[in-house]
Amino acid sequence: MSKGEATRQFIIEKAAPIFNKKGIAATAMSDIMDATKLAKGSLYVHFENKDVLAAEVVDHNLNLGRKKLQAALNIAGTSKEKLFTYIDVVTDILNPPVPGGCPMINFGMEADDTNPEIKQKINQAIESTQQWISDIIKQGIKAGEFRPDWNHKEFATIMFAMVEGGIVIGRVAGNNTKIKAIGKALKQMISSQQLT
Amino acid sequence: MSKGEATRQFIIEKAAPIFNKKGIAATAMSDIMDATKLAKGSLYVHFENKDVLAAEVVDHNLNLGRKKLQAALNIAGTSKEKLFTYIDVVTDILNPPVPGGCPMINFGMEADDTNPEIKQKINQAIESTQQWISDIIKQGIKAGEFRPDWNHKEFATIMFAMVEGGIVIGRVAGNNTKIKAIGKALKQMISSQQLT
DNA sequence: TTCATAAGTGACCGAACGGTCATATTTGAA
DNA sequence: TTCAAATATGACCGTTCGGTCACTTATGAA
Repeated sequence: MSKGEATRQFIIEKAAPIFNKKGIAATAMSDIMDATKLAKGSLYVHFENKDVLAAEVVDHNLNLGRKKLQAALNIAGTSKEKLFTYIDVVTDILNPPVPGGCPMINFGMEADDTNPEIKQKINQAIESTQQWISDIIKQGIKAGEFRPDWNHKEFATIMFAMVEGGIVIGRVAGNNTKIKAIGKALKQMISSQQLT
Repeated sequence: MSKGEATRQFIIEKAAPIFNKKGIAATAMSDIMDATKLAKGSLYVHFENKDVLAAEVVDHNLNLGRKKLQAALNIAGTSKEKLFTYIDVVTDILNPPVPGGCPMINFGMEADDTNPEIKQKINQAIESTQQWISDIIKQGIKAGEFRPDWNHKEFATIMFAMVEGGIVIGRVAGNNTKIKAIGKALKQMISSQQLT
């Protein structure tokens, strides 16, 4: 990795929690200057403008979420264990993948009326997450782990909505009480689809 | 209502969809000037600064949501009908109470890391909504409409999380496909708690 | 009708915004 | 070691930001 590539990556990493917490519009390039200790001109050597940096940060934050999940999934064996791991990881809002919490909600809610490019990025992430859940269940059904008549596509949507809604509740409340209850309920729903 | 009070209310109403769509930080007083056709000085006659206006707008938008629900609830009789009405109203994301969608998610996700006053306002709205759902179910249990052992507090949290999570999905996708499925699933969960 | 008060105006303020560029420094292939 | 290209700097630019204020106009109680 060249010096330039390293600096570029360094800027993204330092900018990531700032954009995630303050939002894109409310984050100033001066915030990134402070965080990186770089001069303004240097930032513009690596990013042609703020929107390009923001887009890269969104991708980076989404990747941090994916990586955190992937790391936890290494231990999981069965489909049930994978789903439980997903629940444990995403409901652990006191240890988010990026400071500021789930980037899908943060950037999605900022972008839905103001930023079509970011909105589309987040939409893809949301859809692929649901697809991933659905696929895990499908594998579990094929493996004889779950009831074959389980509507896995619908449940994937419900599960995703429940945890994301729970994140909203938890972040605004400043605690994880409610989302832990949501996680527990979700696990019961999953267990009820288990074959003996 | 004096002229001043009328103007103050007028400003809040014109500002409401702007703050809801763009967010507080990204909304400029010049946006409000454009929307109201008032001079800047006039805005500051009625609001000492932008934060005061924003706080009033948040209250106003939360009230619009409550009013929309209340209006729809007039037809509802049983507890089940009330819950179904709630579901129909909040999942109708193509006709939100304020342009920009649910103010609880919009302002909640902006404020959680940046604006403690707004965060607290939203937290109260979220908690009272869950309390309202819980109370409706409790009434239904007392009336012999629902199973007495239904965990109504837990279900209120789950129901709220599901619809809010569904709103995130729907707004970012730009359609109501998924949230309609969520509403349908919620209605089935409710119906399954009905006594014959 | 009077007139003190309330409401509305828009030029103006300093600060912060995103972005540029001439210049200086560093890098690493040849 | 050389030196062109890559990287870093910070003063500077025009614009927009939230907010102020001297002033004009409108209101409505007496």
